[in-house]
Amino acid sequence: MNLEERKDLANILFPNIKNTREYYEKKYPNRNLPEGAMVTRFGPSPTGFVHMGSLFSSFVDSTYAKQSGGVFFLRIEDTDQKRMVENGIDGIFNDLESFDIVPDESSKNGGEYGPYIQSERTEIYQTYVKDLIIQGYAYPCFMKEEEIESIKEEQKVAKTKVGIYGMYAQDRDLTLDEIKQHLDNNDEYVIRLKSPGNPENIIKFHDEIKGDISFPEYDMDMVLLKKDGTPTYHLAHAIDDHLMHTTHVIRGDEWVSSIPLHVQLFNILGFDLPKYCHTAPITKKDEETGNIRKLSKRLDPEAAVSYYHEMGIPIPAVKLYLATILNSNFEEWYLNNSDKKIDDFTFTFDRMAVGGTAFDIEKLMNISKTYFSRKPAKEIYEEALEYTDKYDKEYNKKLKDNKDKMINFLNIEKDSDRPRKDISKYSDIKEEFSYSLLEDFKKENYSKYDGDKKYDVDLITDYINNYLDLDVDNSTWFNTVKEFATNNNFAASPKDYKKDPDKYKGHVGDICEAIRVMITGRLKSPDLFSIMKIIGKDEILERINLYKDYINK
RNA sequence: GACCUGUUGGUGAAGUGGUUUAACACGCUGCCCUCUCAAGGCAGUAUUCACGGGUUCGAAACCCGUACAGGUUACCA
Repeated sequence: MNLEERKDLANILFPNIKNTREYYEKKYPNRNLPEGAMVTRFGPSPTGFVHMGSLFSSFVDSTYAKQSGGVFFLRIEDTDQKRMVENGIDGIFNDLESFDIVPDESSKNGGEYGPYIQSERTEIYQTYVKDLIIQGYAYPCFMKEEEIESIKEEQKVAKTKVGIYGMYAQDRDLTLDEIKQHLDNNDEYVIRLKSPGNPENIIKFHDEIKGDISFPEYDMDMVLLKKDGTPTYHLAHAIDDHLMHTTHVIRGDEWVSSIPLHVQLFNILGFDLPKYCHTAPITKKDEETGNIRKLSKRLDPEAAVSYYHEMGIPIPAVKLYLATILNSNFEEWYLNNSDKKIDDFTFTFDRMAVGGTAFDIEKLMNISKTYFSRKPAKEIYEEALEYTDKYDKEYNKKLKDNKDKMINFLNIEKDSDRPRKDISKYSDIKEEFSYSLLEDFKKENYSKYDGDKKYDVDLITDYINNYLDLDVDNSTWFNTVKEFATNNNFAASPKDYKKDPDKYKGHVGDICEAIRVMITGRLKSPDLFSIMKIIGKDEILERINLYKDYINK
């Protein structure tokens, strides 16, 4: 076909496309951004809720954009109508927002480079394809699905590269008349790239994360427009990221094998290539097969963003974990700069993992514990209120009804140099402090006690009535316990007891143990005196009575 | 099958040819501190960097091969 014929063809195929690419180039001028500012984007398909991997990806996008003074935008990639899910778009925005990831530009936040939903950009894509047809870089292909399948079968048997290229691209050189004939017959068609590549040539490519990669030049006649006129990912990617002036395409590494195609597409379209950053997937060892696989929404509950909300894992802790897998040196930095924020750290591409990263929930829990330990009791209380309001109404009421008491419990040992680390999720509070409210304690009734000793109720009652003063400080209190121990033939310290066990009935620790079991129903608890102070003498005695009933049963 | 990319302890990783007898963190084990626990402190946890060759005075680091793993090979993204 000569130029005139191609122009004819373009008008026949796209009679309604009146704009030229110049129109769009003008409409979306360069962004006026300072040197080094990065423009990043997150391009989810609205197929449901956000996956941990996507969350990570958008976290990376927004982090890099923010720290460079650039722009992070969100583009809904909904070119496949089959995959659409109702409310999919809202779900994405909600999930991201719950992690404080808010795009600078999007279909919701506005922006000068929209529309930010691909299904609303069809005309733009077709404008460029029309131009490609005129230039001879694209053509309509009428091959039927069965034909393509049989070619692929053939290729598999022959052990050659599978796909539509070279001699297999049957409709590459159809004449204008042949095409018109097909069109008259109402034959369905797609628009394919007429790939100019030669696989003998090796192209070199630099990925910001993976480093240098070489490929054979691309020579497949990839589909550009599907039969319904919508673009494939590849075409949309090239046009959108060019028009929206993305500087860094950050995406999962399942895309690296498409690089030769994308390089060629940008070339043919006359676009500058953005920088590419292919991130390693978040993986997990499959318990059945023992193989490493991507974290899967179907198989792994922790893959869904909603999991963290339901479990009550604090979002800042999750973000801290994401930051530690984003850059390998973040963790150590944060260890030495625990007063600083994630934003204060400068992330770089060369500190990103090249291979897959196993998702380590234990490490997350550790981060979370530390997060809680540094948080004032009042804030923990308030956030626990928010959490239980959504996921545990019953406990929410108890928390509300016992505000001061609960804050006091959460505050135990908070002001020490080494605050306690016994909760890692908001949902832990109910269990961890189950003895704190008398009502719950009555219900629990020593079921948590896992020892076999019976403690002397009279002895402890004597102590409470005659020695316990709740208005002193901790060390004064402990001295009175020692005094009481000595007066009752117990050793004042475990060391004394060990020296000469026959001399004593036990030691001060045994007395504390008895009190602890009686008033908390457990062998282990946070600081005993703090607990006693919070519940007060009357309740202490009430609990001792409960214990009495319990052992006399 | 073809094409890409990886492979350092239970996990994440540092390491870019010579103070590496392989950092740091999580986990695990032990000890210490201590009224219990949590925390904290200390120590242990890879005689060795998938395997086999090679280059070099010297390799976890460079080269080749093999194995294994992951990705792609869609009118899905």
